[in-house]
Amino acid sequence: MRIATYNINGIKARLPRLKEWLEETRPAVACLQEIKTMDDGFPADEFEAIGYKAIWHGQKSFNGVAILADGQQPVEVQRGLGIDGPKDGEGEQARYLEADVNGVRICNLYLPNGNPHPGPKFEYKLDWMQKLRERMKKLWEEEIPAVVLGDFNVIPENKDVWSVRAMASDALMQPESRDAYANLLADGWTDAINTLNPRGGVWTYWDYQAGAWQRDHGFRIDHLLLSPELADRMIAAGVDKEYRGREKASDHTPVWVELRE
DNA sequence: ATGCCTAAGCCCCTTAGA
Repeated sequence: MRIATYNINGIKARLPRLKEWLEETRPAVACLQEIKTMDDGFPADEFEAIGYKAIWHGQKSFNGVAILADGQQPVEVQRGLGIDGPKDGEGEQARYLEADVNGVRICNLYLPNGNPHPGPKFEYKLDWMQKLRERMKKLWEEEIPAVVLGDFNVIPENKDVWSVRAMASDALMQPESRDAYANLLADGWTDAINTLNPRGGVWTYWDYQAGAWQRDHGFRIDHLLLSPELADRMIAAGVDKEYRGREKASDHTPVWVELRE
């Protein structure tokens, strides 16, 4: 079964591209981030028409996550991690959605970017990562076969970015962000792409600006973390890179892992 | 040091992204 993650940067603007990708690659599960719509604006009918059932957690203008499954209804387990936004009284942002599909726990996340660094948004990112770690420890204790996937907004190591120098001051690769990510792996989770590409050089994001795509100025921030049972079932993992070069593309590409049945 | 692009809201500029 193929499980994929895709930060689509606006579901309304991306709908034709998204449906094309679903029909061409037919993942069993597709986790979306940055749907950028309120719940009632989610085009569930469009996905039903091509055989996908969905659950979603929307928000006005920003953020928003969804889980799509081929031919079956994802069974929702939890939405949110119980953490307020960076501004007082703002409430929780739509960044986390967890569901069961086919005996696999799917934990879809859109981690805060954290820029500018330092500042309250960066602190919010670190707090969020701590909450995530606690959730993942709980899944671990319960021995649930799980994949925690999405846009982590963390460049794990220098081999995961085209230019260390250009990105040095960015929240995506501050030592605190990297340590928090490394802690998740130290807890026993397997980074699917990194495990199969230990030398690095795999990107999942290319900025819209300054010809980043044409120059291959990218980095890796979209990740799939596997619990031990699922890591044992991993057959392959990859990036659907060509979708970044199509018309009206997202600035991210889809990333996926293939698991033995 | 800044803009480079893109999306969405509300309405043609502002906010946010990474």
